[in-house]
Amino acid sequence: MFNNYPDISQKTRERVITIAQKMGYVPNVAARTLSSKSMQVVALILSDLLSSKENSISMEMMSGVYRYADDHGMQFVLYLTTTKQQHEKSFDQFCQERNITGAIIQGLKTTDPYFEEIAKSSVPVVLVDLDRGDPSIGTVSIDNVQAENEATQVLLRNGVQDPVMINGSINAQVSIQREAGFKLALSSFGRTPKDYTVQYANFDQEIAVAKVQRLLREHPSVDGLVCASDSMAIAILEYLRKQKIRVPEDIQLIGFDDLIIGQYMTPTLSSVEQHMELIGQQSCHLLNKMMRGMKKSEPKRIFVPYEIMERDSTAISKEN
Amino acid sequence: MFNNYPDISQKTRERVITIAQKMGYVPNVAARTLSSKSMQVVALILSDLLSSKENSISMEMMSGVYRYADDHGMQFVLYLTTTKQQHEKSFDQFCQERNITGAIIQGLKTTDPYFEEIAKSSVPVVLVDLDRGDPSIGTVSIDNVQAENEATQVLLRNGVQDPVMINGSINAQVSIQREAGFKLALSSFGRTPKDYTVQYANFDQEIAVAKVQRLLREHPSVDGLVCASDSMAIAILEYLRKQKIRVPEDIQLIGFDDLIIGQYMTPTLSSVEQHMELIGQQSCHLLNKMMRGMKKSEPKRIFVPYEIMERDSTAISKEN
DNA sequence: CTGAAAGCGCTTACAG
DNA sequence: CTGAAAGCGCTTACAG
Repeated sequence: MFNNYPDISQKTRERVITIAQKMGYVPNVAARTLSSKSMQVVALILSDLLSSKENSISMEMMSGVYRYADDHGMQFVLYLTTTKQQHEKSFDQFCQERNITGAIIQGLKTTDPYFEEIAKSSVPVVLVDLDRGDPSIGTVSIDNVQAENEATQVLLRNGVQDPVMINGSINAQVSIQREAGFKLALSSFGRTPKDYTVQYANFDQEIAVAKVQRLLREHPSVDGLVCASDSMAIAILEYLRKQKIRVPEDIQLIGFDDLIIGQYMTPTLSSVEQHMELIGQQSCHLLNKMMRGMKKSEPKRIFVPYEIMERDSTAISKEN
Repeated sequence: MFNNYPDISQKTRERVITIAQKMGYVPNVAARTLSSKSMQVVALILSDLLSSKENSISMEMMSGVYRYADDHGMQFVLYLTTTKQQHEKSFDQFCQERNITGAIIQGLKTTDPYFEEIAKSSVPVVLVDLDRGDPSIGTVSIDNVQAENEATQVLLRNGVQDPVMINGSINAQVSIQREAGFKLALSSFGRTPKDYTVQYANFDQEIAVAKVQRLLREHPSVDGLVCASDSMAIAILEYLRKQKIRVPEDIQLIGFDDLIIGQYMTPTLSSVEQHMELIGQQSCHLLNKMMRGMKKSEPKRIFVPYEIMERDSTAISKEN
């Protein structure tokens, strides 16, 4: 009745609608999704959000998804999940009980149950920051390889001789990608990695500082640090300052994510900016297309632009 | 059937349950909420979130609500709303179409349509950071008056002679409360506010800096700033550094919110810490009690603890 | 162009 | 203790 049937007299329609409005009628969502099998419900699923500290990142992404969904008449719902909950209930069950017809998932790990389950599911899925290499799954992220490559090149162009990467976890896909980019940059400058050239700190501030402490003691030649996250870079910057090690004169430093904090540090922190809101928006756009049935040939792998932010922590050239 | 009826034989129950599990049965939420009028759906409604920059604050609060709801078998849903959307659909309509049986609302302004509508609604509401003074509405926040009172006293005890408050907006309730606390502190130290003693900067960094710039030019005696938000305080701290005005030697500075950034500034920023996750948790706890029918006598106004964080920006005593 | 019926997947009395 | 019916508020064919 309300759902735009073409064969209704204008008068009747208008009369009903005005009266309905006057009485404050609103259709009930539960009833509607129950009866109508055509309703599209898009879920943004944040995995293990609660344990993470980088809240603002997810929030920006959420804004992007929400805005797009709202503008395109898609019903949008947010869910939080954890690895534990994923073990209790399968992805399909999760979607089934909530009438989810499409999902954007962020924060998923390759070891999470959903990682395998989404491949077999009939629910279209867009993964953020994680590439399953599956043509049926959408993937949205920046090009982490290229981004870290460029970030590293900033240091190398500035004359850094012995750069070290403070990476996240060897199990995290973004870490693997960023490490690949880092090594690509080294090789394009004809450098060979040493045995200490990549350090894993699991995105943890304390571990990162400890690694750097030891690194500088054992290898005083190190004069550049490429960090896989701003969070680690910030802690390291603090540590270096306390140690009276000058940045960028003694050591150049670049992070990843471009948290606002970086711009308030002394010196200001160079970084790689990800536009999370755009990532959210693009994810929803891709999902929308997938739900409407994309052509097989259309790419489901989307790279969102990033930006290298050069600031004071890399503002020096060692050679002239 | 599944809903714990007492009069079912153990065997039958177990048999059915195991088979159901084996087949991966999950009850559909839409159908359940439709048929069962007893289901409790708690909504966390964030108003005008998208326009705000302080994302991480809401995210922490969300964690608190989510955890509590999850632990207490309440179904939790997140919604975002804006002033504009509130004009299009009333609070009751919003709740009705989503079967919302209880709501926690954050970010609401006194001028928003919902502000009046919640009073007449039959849906129990908990307001975060906003006191409607209505005994039927729950309210959860820190004691802003007392918190700013204490924050101001930090400066006064340190010997600040001419403190100025950089406040938010005269329309924001928290601003009014914090201003009251600020003035309380002055009076308890026998000080009388001057005409320039309170400046409104609408929580905007640029306005805040402009106000401070003019203030210091016209009133060089000012030696202390009490900021209603860390966001403004951080911008001011940056400005002062560029002007070579020493903090805390020339001017002492304290913020509000205790954003992580403050701890990375030079000097580190004193502030008032709000435990947003606890606020979220307490909100959900209060709402839960309200939905189960509280006694009239029980207080619906909850003050959550806060903490004064004294750091380098107030680390000096001018008199001995 | 309009009205009345069937059905979405559950829960809740109600009769056996 | 168990089964069958009614109803939650909608949408969707289907007959008029």
